[in-house]
Amino acid sequence: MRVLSSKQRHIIEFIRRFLVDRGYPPSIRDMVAGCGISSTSVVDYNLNILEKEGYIRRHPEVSRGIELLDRSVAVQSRVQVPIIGQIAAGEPIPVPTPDTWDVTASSETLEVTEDLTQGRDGVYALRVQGSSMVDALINDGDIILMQYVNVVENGEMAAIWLKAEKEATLKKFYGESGRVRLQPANSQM
Amino acid sequence: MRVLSSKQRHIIEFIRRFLVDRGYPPSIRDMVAGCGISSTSVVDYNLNILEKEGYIRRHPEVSRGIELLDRSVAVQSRVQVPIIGQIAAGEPIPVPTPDTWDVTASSETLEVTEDLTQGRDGVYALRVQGSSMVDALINDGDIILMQYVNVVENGEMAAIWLKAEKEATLKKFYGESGRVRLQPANSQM
DNA sequence: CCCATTGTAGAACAGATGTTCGCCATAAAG
DNA sequence: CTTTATGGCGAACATCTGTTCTACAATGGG
Repeated sequence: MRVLSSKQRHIIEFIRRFLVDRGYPPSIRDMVAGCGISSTSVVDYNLNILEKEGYIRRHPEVSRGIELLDRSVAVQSRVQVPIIGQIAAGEPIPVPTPDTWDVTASSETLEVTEDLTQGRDGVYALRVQGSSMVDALINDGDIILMQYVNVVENGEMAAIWLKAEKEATLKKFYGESGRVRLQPANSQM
Repeated sequence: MRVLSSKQRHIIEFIRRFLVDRGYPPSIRDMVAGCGISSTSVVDYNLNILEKEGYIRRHPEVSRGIELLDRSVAVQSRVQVPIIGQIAAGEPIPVPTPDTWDVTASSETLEVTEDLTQGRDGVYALRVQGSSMVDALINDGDIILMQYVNVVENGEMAAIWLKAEKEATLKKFYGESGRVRLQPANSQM
């Protein structure tokens, strides 16, 4: 990684300032004007270098398609978790499918920092309705994060649908010789 | 200020999400595609309303010249929570003081989105050591968020130092006529 | 001296994008 | 029933804007 030329630093600074005070990125011609450069191709040239060096990300053929990768701050990125429905006593839990799991398609999302999901796939959120969930842990209106899995390992926490009680609760799951033991326990988070 | 139509809320939401994950605002045609609207003029129409209502600012004749004003969706900001120590069976919990609570001074911080702390002061974090905490709820290595308060209200969850057992656990706190009842319960979060 | 490299200029091109305008549908008001 | 307000549609248009191409200059090898 090379040292940036003063022109390149100037451009980065300009983009940052522009972004902060107008809310959208500058066009190449904005940079020409703002940095006292005399040709769009020069800006383009330097932008390519800045991208290669990891300072920005360019989106080709998109007007103002410049993303500032603030490398010092971007360590912790945020993740959008879709809130795909409610979980309530007496009602089936909406089953997450690849469709409803699409972040862009879902109407509501919860934004969390990445260390909560730790890069896992299939993470979604449900809003809790009623206070019939585990003990005092989960209250009405709380939002729980869930991860969709096919197989529940022994000892793992899972949302279980109890046919008899017609309730969904969170329990620890133990498969034991022919039957299943559900030990009351708690949230994944 | 009128109530926004679902279409308008959808647009605002879309802009916010787009902004967060691409770093620049969507074009009108992006919104057409992203919100399932079938004409650019419809988006333009609703954008004008949103601007009049103070949710966004538009910059005429500028590609993607849309600014999201705070009012619309308090852009989820992130908060640094200091991790001031460990909580373990048999050891005293470090008491948070205004000093250790200083974010900049503490060596480690946990970064969370603001909706978790909800603007509260005195929020700090502890790393759990050992698995002697409440039930299966909290495991070794987990990090718990705590809030420093002077008085524990009845029914509130609190970290309690039990002299006899020489352990700290999380319990519900009930002060009853001369004595104290601690009901096993759970996390603040 | 010749050539590759790096940087800069300016202009032309094509595609991206905001704007506008005529037309239609629905519902409430007159 | 007609009028008006609101909301939607689709297409045409004019800019905005990224991309590309040619040309030029300075520099430092080989």
